[in-house]
Amino acid sequence: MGRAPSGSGGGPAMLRIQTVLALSTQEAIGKAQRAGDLAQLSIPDVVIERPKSADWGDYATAVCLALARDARLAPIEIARRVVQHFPAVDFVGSVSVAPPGFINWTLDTGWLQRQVDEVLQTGEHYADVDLGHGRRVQVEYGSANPTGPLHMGFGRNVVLGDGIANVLAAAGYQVQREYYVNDAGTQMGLFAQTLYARYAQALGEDVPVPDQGYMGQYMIDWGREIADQYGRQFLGIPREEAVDRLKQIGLHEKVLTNVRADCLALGIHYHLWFHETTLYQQGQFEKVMSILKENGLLVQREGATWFAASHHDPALKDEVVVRSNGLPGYFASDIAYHYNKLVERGFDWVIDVWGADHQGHVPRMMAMMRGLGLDPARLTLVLYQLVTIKQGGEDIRLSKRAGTLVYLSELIREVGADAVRFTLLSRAADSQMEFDVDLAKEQSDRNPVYYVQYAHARMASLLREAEERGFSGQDANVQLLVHPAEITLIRKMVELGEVIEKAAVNLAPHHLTYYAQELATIFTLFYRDCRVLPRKTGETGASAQETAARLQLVRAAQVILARTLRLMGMGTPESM
RNA sequence: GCCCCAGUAGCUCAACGGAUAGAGCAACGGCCUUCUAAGCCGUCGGUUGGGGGUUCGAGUCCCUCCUGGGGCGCCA
Repeated sequence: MGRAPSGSGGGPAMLRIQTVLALSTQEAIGKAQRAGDLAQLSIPDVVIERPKSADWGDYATAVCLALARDARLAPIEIARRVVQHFPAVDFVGSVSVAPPGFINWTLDTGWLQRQVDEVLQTGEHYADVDLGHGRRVQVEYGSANPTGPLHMGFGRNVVLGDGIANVLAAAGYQVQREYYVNDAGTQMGLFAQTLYARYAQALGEDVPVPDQGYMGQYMIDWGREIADQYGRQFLGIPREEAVDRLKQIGLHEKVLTNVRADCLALGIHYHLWFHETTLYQQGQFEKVMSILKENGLLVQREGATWFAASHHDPALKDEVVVRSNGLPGYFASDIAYHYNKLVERGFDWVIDVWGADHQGHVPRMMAMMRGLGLDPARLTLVLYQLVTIKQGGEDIRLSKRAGTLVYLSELIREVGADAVRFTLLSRAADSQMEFDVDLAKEQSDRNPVYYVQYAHARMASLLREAEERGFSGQDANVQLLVHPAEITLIRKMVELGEVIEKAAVNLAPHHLTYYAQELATIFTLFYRDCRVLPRKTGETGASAQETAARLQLVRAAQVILARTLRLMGMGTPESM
């Protein structure tokens, strides 16, 4: 699976902390060598990590452990010598060495305090990172066969895709969000045939549903609705024409209306709904066929036209592009569509979000890229493992054709949009997830999503009351923020940029959900330990200056938490 | 049979090849005359599916076996 092409990092104003630490460490190693403290040997990549325990510090590197063998020196001794040559860095409060040879850094308290003002001045873009340098990336997600309402499984698709898009946008990419409407082909035909049958049946006609048709109750409902709205008119015209009309009505008035509503409920907004049929109307299909033909990658066999994937890689199987019935298959559309994305529209990078049931397509998609003369690195296929559903203690197999579905809309209605987003986002794409619908409904109150939002509501409530009581926080001196709970909160706030970077580089927005919980927890501890507003009646509590400084801290924390919630596509409630 | 993904606490899941494997939920015991108790504190919980290997160091990489999910269509 692809990763974001890595940039040199660093926001417009400042280099990332980790970059500075890595460069400084290399510098220190070099100085140690020149001073004769360390043997001349090649310096490995300096990887800066966040230590597991906060006791170690804020950042660490294990590079001295890797140096030990060649340097023929105990790693801890190497670390001691390197640290002596470490240059002064404004955000570093202290450097220390720990067995077996780690170098640990702690952020400077004054620098941390200043970040409060920094956040308030910069606003929610404080945490932005610039990996993308404005490169144009298209993220295509959703894209379910438009033959029925979205089911729960596609919830994971849209939530993951939207999360990736959000995170890339925060990481300096110019992001286009797109939904591919698969409105050509066999499945769409079956859908139309089924809808025609249900429509006719609603009007008392005995028209059977086709063998491979869509058996869900929703088709019966839609047939009935169309019968109610349009009457018998489609029974009076040639059947082929009627099926075609119903296809359009079903697609636009039923399926897409439904899908749009679900996306709207989840707060997902696409830039473009791209229709497969336009690939055949606007020449992309013809174009890619001629390119592939020129490149000698099309072969005729058994009455069909095949893409010779085996030409570049003998391990691959050839793939039918145009079927023996003369109709292009889905792969033809995929080729034309990606030609449109990468060549005609010129996206630097294209990301498709697919369920694991499509994993077999990945090799041939990459073969297609080579076949079109495109760099395969410009296409990333993000696969997520399918969601399995448990309901009533039983595992349910989801199938649109069989009609055994838990609809996304139903889930949103019963569990709530924010809980759906958070839950579906909180697992790594590679992880199979079992969604217990009953449990999700029962436990909605205890879902961590509410904990996170509650922290935001609490901030808002606190700031409201501060305003009512006339505390502004103006002229605050952030240097008064010295309580461990305050400093810990700021530390966590500063981390958001790294979380965004990690999520963007790995196309793994699930990191946001964990960060959000940590931030909410740490804020709640601050709230417990640090009184912000003076008590109304009592004589104890915060001093006026403390109140001002803490109000600024709460404001800044709210900026960070709200940003995190928005990156996850969730609401930022002012009260709960 | 071949290919892809996974297997971590009772459950659902985290953990750039680094230090003592972490959360939430569940269970048990405490805490509201106070800026929101959708909260806080404490307890319980693990031979990271089994076995080999690579490495200074493995939940993470390699091999193998087991289990689960998904592929291997002129459907998408």
